[in-house]
Amino acid sequence: MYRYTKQFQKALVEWFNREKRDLPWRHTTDPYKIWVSEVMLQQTRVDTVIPYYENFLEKFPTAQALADANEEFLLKQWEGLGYYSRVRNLQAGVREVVENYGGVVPKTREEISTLKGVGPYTAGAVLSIAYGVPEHAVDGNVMRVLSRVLMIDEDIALPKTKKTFERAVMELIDYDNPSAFNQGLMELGAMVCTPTSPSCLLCPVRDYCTAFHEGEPEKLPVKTKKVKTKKIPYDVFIVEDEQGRILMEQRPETGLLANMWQFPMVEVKKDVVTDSVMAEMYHFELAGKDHLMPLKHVFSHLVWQMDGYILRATDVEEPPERSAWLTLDEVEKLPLSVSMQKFLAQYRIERQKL
DNA sequence: AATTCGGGGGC
DNA sequence: GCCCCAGAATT
Repeated sequence: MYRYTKQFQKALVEWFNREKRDLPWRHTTDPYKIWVSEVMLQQTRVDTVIPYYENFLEKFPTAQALADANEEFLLKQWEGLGYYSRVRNLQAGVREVVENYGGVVPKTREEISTLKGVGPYTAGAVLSIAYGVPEHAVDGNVMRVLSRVLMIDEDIALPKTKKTFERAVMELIDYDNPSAFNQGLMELGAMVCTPTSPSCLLCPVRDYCTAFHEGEPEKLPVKTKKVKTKKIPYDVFIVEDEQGRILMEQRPETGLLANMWQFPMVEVKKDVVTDSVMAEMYHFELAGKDHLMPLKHVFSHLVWQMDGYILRATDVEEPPERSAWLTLDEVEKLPLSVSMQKFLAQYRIERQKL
């Protein structure tokens, strides 16, 4: 049984109020803005999020503005941030709030959890930070901190383990300041109670940390699973027609990089001549070919091994669905994955040389 | 319960 | 290289 609940709360909250970083979303309690920040921060570091957050709220300052946004422009604002379904779900959730809740983000876990893209963590984070509702918000930081403070050695890779930590937070949470308590746990995990070499000597709750006294904090939390990544070879084609337009295609509406645009790419398999496949699939005659640098792109669960080419096309006919011949200026307005931005950058350099 | 979703930074 | 990051949706 944990005997230090009250001391822990006080030490954590006071430390947070004293030492917290000055972050953009800490200047507001607007539930819409907190919501945006929490979605961006899913699996994404604070330093990465900051410029995206500033830009996003500039473009979509209110829930109504986001609800009214068109998807291509919306995706463009998320370009480079990754996990693109987050922003589609965010817009869907915001639209629900505008249409069904009079524009007011719901204040109970039950209701807010029905919104698209709002899972157990985001629900608790928005409720506690925007509204001061005492609800758990368990992320990776919280599991690491509490696994050490309470010496919990369950495998955090298992879904059921998160429930253990959610129960723990509900027993520990400071009802007088749920916002500072939840944020304090996360801030502590980010700044002090780090995955490797935690700074225990600087920790405000060291006196109340079971692992510090009785164990080895750096050995917690226990996490088993590791991901296996498949490698897929692709040829990527920047195809120019005689007017200098470029062939682009939009990815499928579900799955990896859904609805993002790309230079057409063909999986490399035995006995497949990829540039012939291109000419046939996109209806043009092949009139020239140059090599670009190969590029490797690592996703969470797979690796694209890409070879880039510039093709010259003649006798161009109507392209298939979800593809188009576009000028360079038009291409720049499309949402592109990072690997495609890298190819675009290469292409510009090659083009300068000619 | 396991897999699918991006991309970057720290070590 | 590997690990992790203010996770959620889908299967």
